[in-house]
Amino acid sequence: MKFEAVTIKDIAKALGLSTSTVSRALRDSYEISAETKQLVLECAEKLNYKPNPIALSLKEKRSRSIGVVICEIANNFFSQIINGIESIAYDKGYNVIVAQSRESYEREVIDLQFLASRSVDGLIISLSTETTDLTHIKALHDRGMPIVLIDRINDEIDTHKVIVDNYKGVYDATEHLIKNGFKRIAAIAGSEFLSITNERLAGYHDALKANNLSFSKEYVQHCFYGGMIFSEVEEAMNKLLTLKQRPDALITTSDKLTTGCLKTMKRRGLHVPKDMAIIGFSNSDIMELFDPPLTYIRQPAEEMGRDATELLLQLIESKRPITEFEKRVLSPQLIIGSSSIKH
Amino acid sequence: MKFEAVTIKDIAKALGLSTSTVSRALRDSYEISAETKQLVLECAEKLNYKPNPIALSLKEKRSRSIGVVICEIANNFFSQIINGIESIAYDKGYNVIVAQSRESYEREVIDLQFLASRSVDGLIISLSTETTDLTHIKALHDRGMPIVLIDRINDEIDTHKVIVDNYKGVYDATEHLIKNGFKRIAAIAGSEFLSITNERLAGYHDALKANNLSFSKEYVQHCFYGGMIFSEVEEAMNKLLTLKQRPDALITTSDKLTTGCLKTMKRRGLHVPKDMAIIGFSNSDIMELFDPPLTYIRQPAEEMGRDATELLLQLIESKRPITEFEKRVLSPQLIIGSSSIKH
DNA sequence: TTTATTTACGCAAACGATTCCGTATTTGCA
DNA sequence: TGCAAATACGGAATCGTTTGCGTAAATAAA
Repeated sequence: MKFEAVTIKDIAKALGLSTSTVSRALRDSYEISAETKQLVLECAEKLNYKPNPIALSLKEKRSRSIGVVICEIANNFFSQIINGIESIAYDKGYNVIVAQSRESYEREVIDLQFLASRSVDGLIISLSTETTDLTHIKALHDRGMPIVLIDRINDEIDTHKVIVDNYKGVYDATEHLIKNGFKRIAAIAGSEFLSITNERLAGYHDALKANNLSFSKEYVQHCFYGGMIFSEVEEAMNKLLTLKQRPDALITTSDKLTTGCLKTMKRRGLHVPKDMAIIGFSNSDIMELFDPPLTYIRQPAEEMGRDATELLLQLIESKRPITEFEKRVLSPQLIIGSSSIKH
Repeated sequence: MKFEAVTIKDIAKALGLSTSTVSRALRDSYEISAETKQLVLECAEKLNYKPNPIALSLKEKRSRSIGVVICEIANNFFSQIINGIESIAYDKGYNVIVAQSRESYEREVIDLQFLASRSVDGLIISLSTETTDLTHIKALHDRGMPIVLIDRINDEIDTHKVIVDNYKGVYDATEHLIKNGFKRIAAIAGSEFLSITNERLAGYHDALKANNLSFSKEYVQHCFYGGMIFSEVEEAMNKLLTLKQRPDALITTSDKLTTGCLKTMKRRGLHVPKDMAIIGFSNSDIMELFDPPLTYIRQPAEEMGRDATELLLQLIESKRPITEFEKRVLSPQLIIGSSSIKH
């Protein structure tokens, strides 16, 4: 059911040459006469010859493809990352193979195994929320697989990393709320196992401290699946809303948490920011259409994807093993709406 | 810089067998004795042998990967489609390679060439808005490449297709507006070359007609790049808003057009639905948070992706050439907000 | 006991391309 | 004219795996 591709043999046969001559002619080797080259090139053109990349991969032990493992494709932040990855990969002649872990550790392990066995030349990984054991990634890394970690990283793995300044992002957001007169600021965050969660909460914590506001443990709620499960968000909101000292402002640390919290507010007839101000992470570009327009923290996702890919290709195409690794930290952006301004 | 993988030769050498015996033992051939099989299996396990998929591809002339060409990854509708594609592909042991055309014909041609030369086993394609000449796709199809068209299809290519009932989606939306008392209903649509545009406008047209409303050509604006370029949308809105008989309602036929129009309204201080009611296509799940909550047409994108992948794998794995093709038409959903209800 | 059949394995070709050698012919130089 | 060197090409191995074919040894049938 598959079509027969033209091979180097067909050209050789047509011209009464050997395959080695044809191969060399196509690669413009000095050993081949100008006339023969001309002939071969013309014939290749005529027969519409396309080199078989699989045969090349087998020979060169590289596939010119990179694997991407993220938790979810249908998510603004990650789809923008993939967009960035694809743009660089396209320019450099690499294919992008995407796999999603769906926040499952087990699935992440399988995805990675699958991609590695498919001989991708390198991997860009954003850890699943369930991942605490990293031996599967270490094993690959130790065997020499080029890996770049993006967004959800882990210090146990010594390789290039691309993140945003999560600490600063949330620090600034918290301070923005404080400056606008909010005093009881709560936070709904993702899993405590995630690097980003801790960096973000540290920013929250330090901003409170720097402004002489006390930190209250009950003001911080965790949603293990980061908003993928709506009931988790509702529950977290419930806890905050039923506190004797109800918070007057809220910071949410992911796209899904942000929209989840807003939905909960709306469905309960609560008003933002009157009943509770909100600043959330989001990579949607329609926050200005919200009621009220949202103040949000935006990550340069596309740039992150591009950076990660550039670093990965550096690793892949390096002649000598690389031992010095870079952690690239990009700046998030605080976009001011009215959800964080006192009514 | 790449790690050495264990091959069948290593096993053969370790056990003093030939590679053919090892290969056959691993594939559980009847020609191999039980003891030898046992030995080989154990040795393979011990050495952590993983078959080289590239060598297999070369031999079997199949790569167990499918290519996806869409215009834009960072778009709810398409990322949801990819999500659906990935879920089925994952189950069936296929890799998904994504490429984006960015609405460029030229880029689509290159993407397709690239993927085909990378010997994907099949393709899922959504046409770019610039694509009017289909010879590049026909050429692939004629040479036996399994192809499934999704969303933006074209009748010139005889293969499986997956779409939503665009006609009905817009017909119902238009009728909904009419029933709610709107009489001057405009439409902002994508490129006239796109199948979806014409199907949708036909629904619009017929609904007007069925309800004895006259169709006015100036009430229909086209944005060639479907909202990718914001100025295009603004211009279309401008034309509508400066008509002597300004429309009292608007239908937008894509995600980006919908949000683009809403942004334009908001930035001009116009109120939805007071100044103009709006129903738009969208695959975002946060429309209820809009001001006002949007009435929108949602497409079952994930299901479309899944269906397309199932059909494609059917084509790929079929023994005999398939000549009977299916056009699968899924139902869009009209989700009622308040942007379409008279104030 | 002889012949036929099965069992269990090895050899080598094949997939498509590259590349290390080897070599016949031509060219250059003395 | 004679010999070395350059030129231009072919043969065959290689990448990792599968598979058609051949065959020695063991077993079964005559």
